[in-house]
Amino acid sequence: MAGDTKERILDRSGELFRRQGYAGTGIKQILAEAGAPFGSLYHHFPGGKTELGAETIRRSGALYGRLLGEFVGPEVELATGVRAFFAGAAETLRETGYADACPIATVALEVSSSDEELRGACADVFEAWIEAGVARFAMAGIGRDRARELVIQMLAGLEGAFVLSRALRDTEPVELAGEAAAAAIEAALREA
Amino acid sequence: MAGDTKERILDRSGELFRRQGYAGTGIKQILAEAGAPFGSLYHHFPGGKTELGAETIRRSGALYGRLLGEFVGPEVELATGVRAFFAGAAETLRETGYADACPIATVALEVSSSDEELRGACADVFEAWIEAGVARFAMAGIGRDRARELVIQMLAGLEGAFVLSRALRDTEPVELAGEAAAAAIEAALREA
DNA sequence: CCGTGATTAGATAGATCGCTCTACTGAGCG
DNA sequence: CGCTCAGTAGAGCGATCTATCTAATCACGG
Repeated sequence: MAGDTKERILDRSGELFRRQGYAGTGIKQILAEAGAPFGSLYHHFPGGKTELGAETIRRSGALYGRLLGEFVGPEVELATGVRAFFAGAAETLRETGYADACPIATVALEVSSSDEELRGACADVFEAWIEAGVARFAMAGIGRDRARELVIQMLAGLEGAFVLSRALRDTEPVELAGEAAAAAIEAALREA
Repeated sequence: MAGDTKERILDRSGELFRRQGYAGTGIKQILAEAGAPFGSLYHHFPGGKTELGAETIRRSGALYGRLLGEFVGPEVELATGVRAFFAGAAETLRETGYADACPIATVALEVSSSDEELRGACADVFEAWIEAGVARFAMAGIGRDRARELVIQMLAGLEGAFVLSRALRDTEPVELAGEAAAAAIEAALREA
């Protein structure tokens, strides 16, 4: 029962930020949905909304990175895992009415030119994803330099496909981006 | 001197929305930067902020589509034009302190789950870009079905690379996404 | 010169924003 | 029991938000 309130607040802020963005989500809305009083927020996050935002970004980012890692684990063939991950992302989009895509992209675009602390948090998350991806790709036999290129291209394809799919209400972009990423991986493996 | 104020408002809202997002940009800030009084906005946009947002999206989207068209005109070899466009996007990012990327992506992510009218405006813009791209790719000799896949993959790569590049303060993602798009086009042309 | 509609100008309303403040509750411990 | 303090609870502050309102100003035809 101790850290329960903080957890609930972070759960709600994570979902609301990814759907409506940072500026578009009010503290009161987060607290109302979390069933938490106003005072609790400033007890757990003395830094206010910015601190809540930064912690939400890091937490959601780590969670999503772990999800990606489960799909693309060492026991799965790399391109197969990537295809499965993109297919799963497309399914999640459909199931949630095109609401749940990348947990930090919306905030990342919003704050990249206006809040240096939050931008840094997003950058840390992206760098962690890239680093984990490079390690996995290298394990499959791709040289680290080429692996880094492929991972960044894959993540860019994923993030951009989310933008298109959410706006167009169509999973086609996510599916096509997944196919492009998987095909590029297979080509790199053939060369290696 | 007639439509001057309206133009100035749209110019400022276009720049501010792309940098800070829709919810993160106040009407007062737009008007202050445009040097326009409060009343003028509701004269030119009776629908208020939503109408301004929708018109800004369509206008900025059309403008950016035209820019893309200039780089990838019929007189330029397709993959070369695509490479030039991505290189130009990377240069713009650097010059503007990683502020000016896609004019509508930030808003698109923000409103896709909260404002149906603005989401529709974003969808219209993306569809127009795709349609124009398909026409150009088909002209280069790529079948329409394959062309559509390639265009969506290219746009997804562009949009996602903007997310990464802005957060990471590094143009590498944009450059890599451009190379991936150009390489895919060259491969498709070899097969055609 | 006046009259008219378009546009500019800005005060102000009403709601909501992030945040601070004080008061209360309850678990752990001597 | 009584003390302590982390955490809960919410009233309320000043600022800011979008939007409405009336008045001033402009160009221009008669």
